[in-house]
Amino acid sequence: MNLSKKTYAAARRIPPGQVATYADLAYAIGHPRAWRHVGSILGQNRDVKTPCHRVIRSDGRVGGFGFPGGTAQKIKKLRGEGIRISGDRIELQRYRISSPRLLAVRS
DNA sequence: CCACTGACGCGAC
DNA sequence: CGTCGCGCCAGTG
Repeated sequence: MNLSKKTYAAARRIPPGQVATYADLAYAIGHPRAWRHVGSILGQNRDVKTPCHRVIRSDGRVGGFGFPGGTAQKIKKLRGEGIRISGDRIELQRYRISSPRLLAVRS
């Protein structure tokens, strides 16, 4: 299982109405310093079943979105799950998963 | 094999 | 508060 698949698997574990940061995902897949690459991986995702819109920046900003519509569409989907967003900012302490361990993928 | 390259993070200022 | 600059690292060509 390569990093890409692990990353997608971890993303699929994020519950609706909650978010995780790119760094959280990196931690979950066992590469805590590879957050930069996690972004690249999600950028390659073309599988609509993977809820990659729930992955945001650790500064509380929404970040990018590779599907048509870009960031605007990402915000739309998040709002559709009940997440409040002002501008492109999210209240991290309110919606972020309690622990990235919850997303951990074994081997 | 080598050199980019990102849906990023964080400290400085 | 905001912006800038440098570091990050696995995949891709």
